[in-house]
Amino acid sequence: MNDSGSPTLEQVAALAGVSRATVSRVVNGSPKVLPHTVAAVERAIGQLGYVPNRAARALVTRRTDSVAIVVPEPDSRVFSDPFFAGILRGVSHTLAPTSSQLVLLIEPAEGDDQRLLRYLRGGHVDGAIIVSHHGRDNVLQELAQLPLPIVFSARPLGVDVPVASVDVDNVEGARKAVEYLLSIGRRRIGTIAGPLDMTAGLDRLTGYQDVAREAGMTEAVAFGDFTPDGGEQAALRLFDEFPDLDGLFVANDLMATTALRVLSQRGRKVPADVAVVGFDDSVMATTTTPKLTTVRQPIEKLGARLAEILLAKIAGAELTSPEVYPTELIVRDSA
Amino acid sequence: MNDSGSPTLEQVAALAGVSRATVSRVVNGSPKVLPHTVAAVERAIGQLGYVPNRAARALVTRRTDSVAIVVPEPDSRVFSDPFFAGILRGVSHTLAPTSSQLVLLIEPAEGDDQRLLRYLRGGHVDGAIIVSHHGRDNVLQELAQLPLPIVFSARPLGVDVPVASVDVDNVEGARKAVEYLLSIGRRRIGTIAGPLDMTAGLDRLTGYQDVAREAGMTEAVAFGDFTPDGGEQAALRLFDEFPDLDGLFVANDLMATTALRVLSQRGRKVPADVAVVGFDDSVMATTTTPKLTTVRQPIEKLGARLAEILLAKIAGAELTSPEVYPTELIVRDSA
DNA sequence: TTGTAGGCGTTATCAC
DNA sequence: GTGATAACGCCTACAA
Repeated sequence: MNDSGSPTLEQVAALAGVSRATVSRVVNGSPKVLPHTVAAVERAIGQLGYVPNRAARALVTRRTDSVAIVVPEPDSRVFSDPFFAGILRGVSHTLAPTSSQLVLLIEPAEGDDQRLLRYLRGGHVDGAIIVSHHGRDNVLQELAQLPLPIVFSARPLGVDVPVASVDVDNVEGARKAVEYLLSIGRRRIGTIAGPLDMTAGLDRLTGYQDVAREAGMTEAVAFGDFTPDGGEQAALRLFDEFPDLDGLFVANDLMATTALRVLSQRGRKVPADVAVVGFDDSVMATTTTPKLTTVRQPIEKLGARLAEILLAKIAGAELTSPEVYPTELIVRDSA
Repeated sequence: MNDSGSPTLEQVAALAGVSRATVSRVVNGSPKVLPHTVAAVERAIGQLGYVPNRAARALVTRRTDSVAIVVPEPDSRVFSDPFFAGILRGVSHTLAPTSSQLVLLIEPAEGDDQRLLRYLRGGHVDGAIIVSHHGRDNVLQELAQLPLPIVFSARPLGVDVPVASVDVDNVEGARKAVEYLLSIGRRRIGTIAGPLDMTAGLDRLTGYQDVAREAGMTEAVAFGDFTPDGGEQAALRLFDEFPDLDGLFVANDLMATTALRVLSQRGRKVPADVAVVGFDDSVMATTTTPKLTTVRQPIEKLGARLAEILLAKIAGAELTSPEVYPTELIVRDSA
């Protein structure tokens, strides 16, 4: 034991009667060590409760064995978002069998970008996963150009260099929702869209518009901000302007819940008068009355892929293209 | 520049025309350096874009400047829980101005406790915040006894050594809810409780029972698992057994949402026939119809305190007692 | 197959 | 106030 408590390679070596180098080889699984020696060393390691000192190792290998998951926006909503939770789960699950640790990096306050960038540039992590919702031009662009393996969750808006990213096909998901509404006989379908500075907002609106155009349907759009309140306001405006809608596609479940309430307050039955489809398949989808028909994304899988891609890039792979996964329509009672 | 890109102390020293030691002093804000020297060094640092190498520093200081937030259960629900998100937010906000980084540690699979313990024992972090929901006897106890500054979010069940913890007063919160129901004239009040291996479940039930006893009211309890489905089942059972309840306290909002639906299906008006109070004040509380009256906890503040206490312990403070914060009743439409 | 020795970038303890 | 210099614990040629 040294002063601070943890045994060192040196002590293991002494106990096992070999050199530091040999212990190091055993620890790192080098194939060219005699079984007999390995056993002796492992016994010593067990006896001493030896754990390699990460700092010392990082100093010489220049690998930190840790990756960052970066949330480059102070917006506290990101956190409460079940999407973020799912990504985290997928990422951490994939990283678990690895020796890599997950470091959480959050922009503490608006405009404190430099802190993040400095950290990432400082060689404190081997790579980073960026989970950003808004198209924050500068930061995202700078992140994308960092001399560090990087992968984005969701194609970053306003970044003009090729980057690795994994995302769900939001356009296709929205299409599915609207086409389903069409298939059950709805003809005047409106949408509550999300902010256009978020890929989710932008792409889901695009999907709606594509189908509307193909079906020769007039567009009926109101914008919300993905929050319940925003959804309520948007629903109010939408139905004021287009009172005769018989179908509604809402860009996320959170807004859909309050849209449902607006409808019920106006005496319009769901799904009889207006069929409603949400997006996300969050917990809330099953707590509303009626239960929400919605578009599900394979969130955890996205998280897993994010981690896999990052690991591959760290290992030297050249990956700089988007990867897109399909969604699935979950039919419940609202449509 | 060395091979790997980052400039070192040595290079800064050379450029500034001073010794490594002096640069180190400047970097660490030592007071005894001439202003003139400081300026020269800082200029050099700026020019080179020098960033201290964390590994090298950690190796000699034996401080890692990072703290872990550990979730010692594979249960994926922990993550989706808005409570966890809030804690994370509070912690990271408090840590931001510090040089400390946040490392996320999750038990990847049931029974893989040793991995966590080994990591924490390995001196990879300066301290740890434990966010555990279930009373997982062994692990929690072992965590509590680690030779490392530790603080628990929520008093850990089944740990028999004194530990630092911060929590909300769940008993008092439940009392407030039930007393409020009493105050608006309800006399037959039931509760949907959470699992008893979670402090939140246990304490909230205790609060209900205390008030029931004091008011001479018969207890009417059904147990759920804090999920929407569990809440639905519990509500079904509860109202089958006690059809005449006129008040209901549900141990969390998630279960309250489905309880609301059960009530509506049975034709019982809320709040006219049955007044309902939830717990958490989650997003869902405002998306239900009617909006949920609920008990709010200062989650973000809890997270902040968690970080503050940990930082203090790392700095040497001896803190091994629980800290408890009050809740607030948010009256909306359901009661 | 195993040991020797040098160095990774910092901080800390001395002198000066 | 500043500069040598010795650790810190580990990996990795290179030599044996």
